[in-house]
Amino acid sequence: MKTLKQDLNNLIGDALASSANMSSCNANVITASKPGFGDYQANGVMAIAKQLNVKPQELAKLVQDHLETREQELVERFEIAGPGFINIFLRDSQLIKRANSMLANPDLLVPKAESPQIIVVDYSSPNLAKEMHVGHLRGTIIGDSLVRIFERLGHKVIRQNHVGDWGTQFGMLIACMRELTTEHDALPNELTDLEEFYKAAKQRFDSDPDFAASARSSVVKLQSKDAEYMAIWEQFIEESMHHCEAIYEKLKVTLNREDLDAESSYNDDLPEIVRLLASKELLTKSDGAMCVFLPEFVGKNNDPLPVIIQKSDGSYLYSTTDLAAIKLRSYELKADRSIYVVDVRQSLHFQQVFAVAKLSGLASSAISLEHISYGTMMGKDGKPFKTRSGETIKLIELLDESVQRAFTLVTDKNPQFSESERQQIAAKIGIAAVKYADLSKNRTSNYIFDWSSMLSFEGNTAPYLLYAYARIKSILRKHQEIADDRYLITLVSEPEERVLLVKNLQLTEIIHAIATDCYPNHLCNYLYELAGSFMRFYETCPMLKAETPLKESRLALSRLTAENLQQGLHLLGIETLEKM
RNA sequence: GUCCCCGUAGUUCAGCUGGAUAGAACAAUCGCCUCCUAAGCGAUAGGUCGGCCGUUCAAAUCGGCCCGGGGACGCCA
Repeated sequence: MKTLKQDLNNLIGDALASSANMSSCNANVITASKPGFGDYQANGVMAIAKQLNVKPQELAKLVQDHLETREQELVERFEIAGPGFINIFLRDSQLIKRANSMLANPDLLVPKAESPQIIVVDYSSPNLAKEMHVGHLRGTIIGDSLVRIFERLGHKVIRQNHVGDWGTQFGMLIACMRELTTEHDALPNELTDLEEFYKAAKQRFDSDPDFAASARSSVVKLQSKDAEYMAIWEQFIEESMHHCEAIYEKLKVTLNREDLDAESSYNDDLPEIVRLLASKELLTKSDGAMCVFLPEFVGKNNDPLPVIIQKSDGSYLYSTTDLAAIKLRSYELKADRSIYVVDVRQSLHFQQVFAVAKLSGLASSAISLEHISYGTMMGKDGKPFKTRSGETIKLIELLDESVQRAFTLVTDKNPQFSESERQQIAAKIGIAAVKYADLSKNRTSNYIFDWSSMLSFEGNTAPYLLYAYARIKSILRKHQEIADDRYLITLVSEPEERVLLVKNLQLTEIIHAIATDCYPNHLCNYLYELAGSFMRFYETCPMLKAETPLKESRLALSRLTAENLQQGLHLLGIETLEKM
């Protein structure tokens, strides 16, 4: 089943093409900008009239005549307005028919894509040397929402958690670990706070020359795969992964061990990458380092800007690892798209790596490499985010705080619920609020970190959507005898009822758009409008007191809305609640 | 110096393949619980869409210049 927008674009596009004597036309159908303008509007007539140098209203009239002779059930009437808009009023019976088919088969809320693809999504990718902080939230949840959306559309998704588990900083940490583990076999207590552990190691590295030497030699030992050092490194990585997994569990992020794509796993492939680039005569030695120079990239003073593939000391950098990963994703995973959900500050890096990959053939000709960037988290002063003492806030602290505040609120609103029930509700609401606060913003803009807006439970927030859902479920419980799926939508009497009906048919339009340009905030916006439409319907269209056919129809519409909210929220990675 | 992003209501943000009178939320003021969960609904107020010029029937949206903020730019990731 096509979306309303697709059907209308086809219908009006054909009529426009016939009227204009062209082979095909873009009718440019969008949802109507105001209720008075119908359900949808076609804006394409004016552009075509311009090309043909005819009066737009006259062309619109031709199109309208054409449409009116055409056999179709979807549209009640077309109206020409303004400089040449065609306003489209849909037929209630057709809206009801579509909604009922969705009620019968909820999968139709979002039909599968026509041609399934293999899509690699690289996201979250924390540095295992440290603990995850609030800055890791965006990439993790935006990536997770995209992954859910691609899968919902029937694509094969390969998650890749490209964790940072290799490099010089691990030498420092292992030197610290070694000192501690020689004394007792068990994992040192100091590791329970990774952040403190890192800071202590860094501090010693900077102040104690003997320790710094030991750290450097640890790096060498690691690179030569010394058994003792590798064992300690693995122990550290394991411990750090537990920290991440605890957060993924709280966030209900769908990443697990199988999705790991650790940097270290490419170590053995890197010499081969260098050889391959050399064989294509792309490498130049510059100040002792092996570099690829591309003419389109220039740096300071208009100097040519290198992509450094191998450092002067022979070791590799993240560009090299990323190239190795592109090779894997191209030729072994055979991906159609490889998506990197990564901070915008790495955009130059990705431009360079993608360019080198394409030029060298490390990327297949079939793969689409896409940096899905997101903005930086800022403090209230508009500067990159830090606490007053200059530190970052741990992600786990934000999540725990949110759940705690939610618990206080639930207890306040519904003291009659049992304590364990209130805790379960608070856990879901607290996490949902934090995720939604972030997902609902356009990913490309920088955003201000602010406890109160992150932890808000009113207005355009996750609790609003969850509340709408819980209200519907409560109604359905109260009207159980007629709320089962035998009953369908049969009539629309009030405007609020019709708005809600049309809204319910549009989830698929949003999801398809997001699959292309990866802006999950559009789904948040849609769901907020859907929930708002329901709230207004709820105020004006009582079900308890309604006569039987209307009552059944309204309950069915409510049931569809609940299904829609649940599916939509699930695609954002937010779980619904039966009551709150 | 070069390149990238951003500047919309008091605040936080939508809207940007050009489309009709620029939308929410929060904060403010005022209404609505004898009625399916008031985490809600309604109303009022709040704007030279940073500035100027241009393209167009039509510009918050496209182009140019300027101002202001952020970021990236050789051996960290």
